Amino acid sequence: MDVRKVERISKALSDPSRILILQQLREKEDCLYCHEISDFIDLTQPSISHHVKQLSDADLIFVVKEGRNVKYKLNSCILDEYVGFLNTLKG
Amino acid sequence: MDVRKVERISKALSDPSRILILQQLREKEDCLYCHEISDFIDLTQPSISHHVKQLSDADLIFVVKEGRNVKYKLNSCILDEYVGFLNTLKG
DNA sequence: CCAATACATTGATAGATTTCAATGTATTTA
DNA sequence: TAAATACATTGAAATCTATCAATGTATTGG
Repeated sequence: MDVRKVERISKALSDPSRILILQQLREKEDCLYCHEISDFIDLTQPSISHHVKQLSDADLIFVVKEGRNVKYKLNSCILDEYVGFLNTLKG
Repeated sequence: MDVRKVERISKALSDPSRILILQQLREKEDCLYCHEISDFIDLTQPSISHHVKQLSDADLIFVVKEGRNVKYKLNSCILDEYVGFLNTLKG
């Protein structure tokens, strides 16, 4: 995993709303619908959309269209790669 | 590890200069002197000082004064805790 | 003790990020 | 096909971050 990628993932993980989204994603069995996010995050819909985009740009989540809904799924592979990089830092 | 902590560590890891410092810290057997950092990062001394502070504020490195020099050491425990948190996201 | 060295802090500026209101786009339902 | 729903995008304002020049603070050497 190159430095640019690490940078983008780290940035995506550096916001409390986005961390919360990932945590709730686990609670909900790795699958969340967009409108469910507003139940636990007190932000407007565009703000939530923005945060979700940061997460998907970092490949931390998959975005799956389902009719007029959108489903988000955790990409645990990329988390594993990220953790792998962090472990290399320990030498 | 609480969300604030995860946030701060992630933010510290979201800059290429700071990632490079951590990588070089491993190369140099987990111990770097401040003036050595300017050998591989093309920034002024205050900028480097700023980045080092972000890393130490996130507890990613220990700062050890040695006379008029300062030595930086990796805090691998906090990296382990951070990785531990990331693994909980996978459910 | 004075000059030099090593690093930190301050102040300023440019650029990035977060947020919301407004608007756009695709999809479904009536 | 018109209205409603679900989400994305745009534009703008406020805040945060990265950077450098200048300055401050210890510490060491002469």
